[in-house]
Amino acid sequence: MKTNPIEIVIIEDEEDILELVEYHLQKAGYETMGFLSTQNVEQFLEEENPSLMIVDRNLPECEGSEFVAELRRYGCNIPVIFLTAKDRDEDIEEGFVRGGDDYITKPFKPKELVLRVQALLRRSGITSNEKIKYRDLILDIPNRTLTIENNLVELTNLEFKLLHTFIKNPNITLDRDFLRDEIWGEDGANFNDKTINVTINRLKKKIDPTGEKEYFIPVWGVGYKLG
Amino acid sequence: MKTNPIEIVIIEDEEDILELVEYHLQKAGYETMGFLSTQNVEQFLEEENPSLMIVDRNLPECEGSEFVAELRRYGCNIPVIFLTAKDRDEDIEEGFVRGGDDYITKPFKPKELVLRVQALLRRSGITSNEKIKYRDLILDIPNRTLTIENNLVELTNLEFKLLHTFIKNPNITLDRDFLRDEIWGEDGANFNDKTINVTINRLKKKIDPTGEKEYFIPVWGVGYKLG
DNA sequence: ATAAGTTGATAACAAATTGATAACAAATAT
DNA sequence: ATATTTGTTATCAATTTGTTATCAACTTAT
Repeated sequence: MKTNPIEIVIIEDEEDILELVEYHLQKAGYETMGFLSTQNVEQFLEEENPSLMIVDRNLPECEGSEFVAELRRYGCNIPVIFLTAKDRDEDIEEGFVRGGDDYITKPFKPKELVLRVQALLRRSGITSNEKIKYRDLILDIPNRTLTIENNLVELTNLEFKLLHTFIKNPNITLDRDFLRDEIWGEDGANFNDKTINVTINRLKKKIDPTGEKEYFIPVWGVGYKLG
Repeated sequence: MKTNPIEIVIIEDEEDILELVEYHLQKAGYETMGFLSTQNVEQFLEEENPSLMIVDRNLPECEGSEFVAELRRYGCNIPVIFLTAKDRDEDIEEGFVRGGDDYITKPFKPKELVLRVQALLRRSGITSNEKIKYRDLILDIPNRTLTIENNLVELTNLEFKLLHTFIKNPNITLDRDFLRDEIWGEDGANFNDKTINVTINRLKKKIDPTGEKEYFIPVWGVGYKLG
């Protein structure tokens, strides 16, 4: 089973530094997503829900701390570390006031950056990414939402549980007994076989109305597999 | 505005510095408790439950970071900021590895210390002297008031707790079990499911009488989410 | 290859579950 | 004691889930 690494966004307009930061964070086991400006970041946050952001302040178009302040205003609570050359007392104050959780001045020690990232993640109660992806499906567990190509797809509780089970076991055939135990519980005294078919079908229709993507592959006489 | 202040423990063997730190934190509205060594601190933690600790490392008898590591081993999760002259890379690493949340080296700027204290408290969910905003809701924690577009909205105690819980977890589906534990307490032997519905509904009506803003989104069979 | 039997897909319907809301009762605070 | 807050219950509405019937697809035996 593939584990979902923690994803960190870095906004930094100097490419050398961006690469340096990404290198060290990746070495520490994190997944990174770099941006050279604040452009497109907002959209990315909505889609991916990363766990932490490292933000430079001297950015083209939009100043980094103002960007963060704006996010905070809209209820975005992602942990933020400023990584910037702005090292005057007033700058640092501004960074914290505008919603930063930590403030590192350049030049910086990569190791300390990683340590501070770890400490902040720990304190924020983030242990692993809360999103599970499979092909173009993004399942957000705490949100209980499914996103397909930027579209929110409403799922019922049963459908969510079912899809979750399949995405946790991709490419593995789940037989009907397993599904019954896992989704419906062990009390299957009188359990209609066709219930599974119907539920899978309803789910199929919701996530792939045209049926062209063939997420669920029936395995005759056994069950289904997510392919 | 009477609110029980946040209490901060400072462990620092140089009396001058201890006084300086206490002075600035008190000026920022915190209650402080200073110690010249780690002695008696453990007992104090159990009795008083302070919100944060500022710890020097070069202390008589017991080294500061070892003391924190020991606390962590026993499950103590209090936010810790190290404030120390030990500024080598290995020292800083040790500080974080042993459970510190932040690391400030001497000489330090008092203002930055206060900012870092505030940031860490905020991230730790200790909000007592903060305002939390979400969309057009402004929740004033110490005053226990809610303002919507400059209008004061009266909330009962229960409603305030409920809204506070949701605003702390925006966009996250809070299930009924969680809400019951969080708001009503663990003694849910006989707890009427519908109590949550009714309370949410009363809150909805107060903060959005016309229902057009759709703050609370029901998640079928699970709970609610603030959206 | 074809027929019979089995299994899956699908639609329509029925049942069960869950949420909203109002009215009332109990508890708590002032 | 009175007002306010909070919990309970009943009713209704919405949604979800299960059942059944019918048809299509697949497997296997002849």
